Amino acid sequence: MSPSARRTGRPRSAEADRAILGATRAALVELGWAKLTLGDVAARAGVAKTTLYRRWASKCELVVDAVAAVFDEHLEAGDHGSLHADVEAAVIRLAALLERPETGTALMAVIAEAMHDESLRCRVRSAIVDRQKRLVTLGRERARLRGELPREEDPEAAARNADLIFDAVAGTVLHRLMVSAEPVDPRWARDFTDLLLYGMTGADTGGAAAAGPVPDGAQKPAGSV
Amino acid sequence: MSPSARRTGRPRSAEADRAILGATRAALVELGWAKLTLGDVAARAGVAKTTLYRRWASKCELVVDAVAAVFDEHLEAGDHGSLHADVEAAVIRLAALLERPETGTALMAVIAEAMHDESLRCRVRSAIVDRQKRLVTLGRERARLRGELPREEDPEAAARNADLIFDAVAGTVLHRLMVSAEPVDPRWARDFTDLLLYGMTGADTGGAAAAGPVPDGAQKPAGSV
DNA sequence: CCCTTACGCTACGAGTCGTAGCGTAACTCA
DNA sequence: TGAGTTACGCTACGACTCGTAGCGTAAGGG
Repeated sequence: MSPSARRTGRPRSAEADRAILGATRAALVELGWAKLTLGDVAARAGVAKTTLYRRWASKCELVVDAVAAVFDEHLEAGDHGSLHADVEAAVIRLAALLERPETGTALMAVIAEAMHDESLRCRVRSAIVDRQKRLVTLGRERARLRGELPREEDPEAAARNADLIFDAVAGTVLHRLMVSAEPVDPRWARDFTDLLLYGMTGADTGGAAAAGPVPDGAQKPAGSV
Repeated sequence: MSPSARRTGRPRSAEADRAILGATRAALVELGWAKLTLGDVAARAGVAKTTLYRRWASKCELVVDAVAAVFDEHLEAGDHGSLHADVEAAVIRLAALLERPETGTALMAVIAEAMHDESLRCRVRSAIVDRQKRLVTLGRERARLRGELPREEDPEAAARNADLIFDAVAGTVLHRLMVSAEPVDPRWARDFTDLLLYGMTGADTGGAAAAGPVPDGAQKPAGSV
């Protein structure tokens, strides 16, 4: 499996990879998950169906990689100066990502499938979930430096908290878009951010809560990973 | 379409309906969504495949009805004495429902499919989503009577808020179970409830936050901290 | 130049889909 | 009781997708 193990022989065409993943996205947009067939993807990509099967064992794995590529292109955690602004921006960006016809729908279907397939679950985790969790941890560290969040004593509790926040943000946005089938407009993003920061009891106080408790933050210049 | 329009002729067998929905659940448990075929369901139910197609146009609609039946059996909003206890109980009950092998996975797949099918989306909405939203509204009304939540002046804003809470609760639990693929244990349920009620800024302080802006929260022992 | 691996192409059995046709069963109304 | 209507079980069918095998060819390395 190491790269050195494949020194000899004809190398795999990197261009074919790009063509296949691109064709997968296009097919997802046009046909959706259910009607997407590997034969169709192969035809769009201009490669033989057998080539596709040599690289991906199943439709699920192919789609995971295609979706993960989209996530990689559009996910980042910029510093917006305050925890509130960071969360709000993350909500809006995640929503924009999931509103694309090739991502949200396919992701749901793949995750549903992954419940019956351990290896697929690992692939989803490493390709998509873990990378997003890193962004949550990053944002929380920034907020801690700004003094918006208390220090975390117990590292295990900190990890639990980060996971919880991640599930809350990603899950709520996903549910809003997929299940409730309603858009994430700026007002909703603000309301949800308020809920997340100040809770049900505090969020009802309206816009007053948005006047955040941070006088001057933004020490960190958006360090990319 | 009115029930009186079907006065004449042989009536549809209600027992067949029950057998089919039951067989669908069983097939979902054994095979999962992807490998579930209508032919298999018909065989399990002891009915002809054609009978199945006469009642449900597609696999999706059948599964929606089967899942909705499970939800109807297990969803209720009992009064637990406080907003905190109500939310926590709802989280745990919803999690128990989604952890069943025949519900969560299938629901995800159907919702993914519904993005491309307007009529299916309506069916999901009326059969599952709207009924759950009613429970949220109910719980919030009770909390308002207890004085745990302020009065809602604007009814439109109140509806927005209820929708937001619903997306937050259902979405986060769904994401925890399906995407993160980790269990909803009592501790997580309590942590999440704290987050929902008091926000990120308050929840992080640990148990101290519970003695916050609410008469007295955190009745539930369950704490291993 | 030989070896190794990837690619394109064709063809195939297996399985599912959704429908049509037929005879029969159940229920209503005159 | 008999006619009309609708549902059911059964069989069979064409169309489609799946995933694989076999073959000859292309592209790199020792």
